[in-house]
Amino acid sequence: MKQPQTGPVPAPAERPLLTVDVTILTLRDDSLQALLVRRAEPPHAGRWALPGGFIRPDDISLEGAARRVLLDKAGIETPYLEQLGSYGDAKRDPRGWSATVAYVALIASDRLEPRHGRNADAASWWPIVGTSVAPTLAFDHARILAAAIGRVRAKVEYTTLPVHLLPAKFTLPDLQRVYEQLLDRKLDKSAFRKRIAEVDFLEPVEGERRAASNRPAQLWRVKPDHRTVFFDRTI
Amino acid sequence: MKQPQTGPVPAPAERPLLTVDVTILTLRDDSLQALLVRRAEPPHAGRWALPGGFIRPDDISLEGAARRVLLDKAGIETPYLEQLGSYGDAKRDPRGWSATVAYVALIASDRLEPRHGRNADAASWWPIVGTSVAPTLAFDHARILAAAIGRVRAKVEYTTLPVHLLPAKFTLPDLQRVYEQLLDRKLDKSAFRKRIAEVDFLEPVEGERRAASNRPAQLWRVKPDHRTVFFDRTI
DNA sequence: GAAATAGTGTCTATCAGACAGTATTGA
DNA sequence: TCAATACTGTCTGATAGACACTATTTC
Repeated sequence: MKQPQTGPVPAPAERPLLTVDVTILTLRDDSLQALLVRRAEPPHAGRWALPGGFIRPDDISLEGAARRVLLDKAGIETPYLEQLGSYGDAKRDPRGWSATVAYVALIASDRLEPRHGRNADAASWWPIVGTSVAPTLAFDHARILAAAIGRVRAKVEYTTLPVHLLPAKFTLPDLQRVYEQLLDRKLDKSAFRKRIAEVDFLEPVEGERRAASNRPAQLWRVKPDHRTVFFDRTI
Repeated sequence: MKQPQTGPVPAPAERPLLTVDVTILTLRDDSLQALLVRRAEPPHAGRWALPGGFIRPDDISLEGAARRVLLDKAGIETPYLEQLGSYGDAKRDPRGWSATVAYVALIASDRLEPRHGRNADAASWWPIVGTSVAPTLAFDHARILAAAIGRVRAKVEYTTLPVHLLPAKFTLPDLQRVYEQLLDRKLDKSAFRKRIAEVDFLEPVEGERRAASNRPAQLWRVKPDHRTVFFDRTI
């Protein structure tokens, strides 16, 4: 990491540690789950933690570092990735002044690779209960995870964000079920469809339907240029 | 900065630079304005920039560092302070891999000290036009400033955030005027008051009124335990 | 009383949700 | 034809905003 020193900077030894940590969420077995990795080395060796790592000189950006972590630890590419916030103070890491930039990633359960990246054995999915997870997490990761879950739940109320938890093609009943799971309440079918229709971000996949012993549902996909859309009102 | 080294960390020379930058906004002369400082040293010497600085070993946290910057550069304490997000990549600072944690602060114009901190001569207020400011800013600060303004404008639509731009005691017409300035549209008085009343975050200051040649308005202040409240609907 | 702004009441068009009805498939 | 679920139309209670009205002060 060349530093031309065209101005005064803190001495290297006085620079804080900088990491990225990613909360990776998916829907499996009808529940929201987070991917955690078991730490192999101190500090907090043996504890479960959010996938993360130090910023390296060859990272191109913070988001690039988050994508690298996502690929290394979970074998996942190009999902929904959003910056959550940064957490830093003098005490959160025994190795010194440390800050982490936290990200939230959402992926569809059909895009989970059979292997979870290089350290497959040390990574596994944990169901979210309330705003936390069964094991005690390393560092301040419980706080970060809670913030990530809060952010996602809040956005479900007024955005199209849950489409990122579904496969590329899905039916409107599928989508409504995801909203209902995340919000933990029933939605009226008619009102739900009015909301989805008015923001106009889906397009039908013609000629394809889903098999069952009843009227099949239309399949839809998000329009090519889609970015998360905000509803006028809460959903 | 002691580092007990209880685990592997990047070599000091490979650690990125870490700063905080604060977008400080107020309402002066009926317009939204941002406090900028002129850089004395390279890189970008002579350019205007957001007040900011490196994380120092004696900072207690990221937010603590932001408050230190606020005090040093603007002589301001305990305003509304919110983390905006982090920006970091290999190229944004010629001195090396650099990341900054950006904050947004709001203050009432009556709380602006006559002196703007230690470097009073080098700091001044600039009116916001659209999502930017007249001078070319240092680093990627124009992008950060635009994000800060976007965040504040968005929150005005559905939160009580604008109270932080008013003195401790204010009238409802005062508050409505702030909303109208920030949203750049007229609001209906009756509907506005219904919204304010239903979230119930203000209390009347009895016996005090404002002098004018007409019916005086009731003075209000935010309730002691107030945190920014979200409206059910957009305002 | 006039002027000016603070504050409140009422009316109505709109609309979100409840609910019932129709559509389409397999068995 | 029945069962099951997809999908749509209609009705109604709630309400946001338009607007008019009353209140309170100085001159």
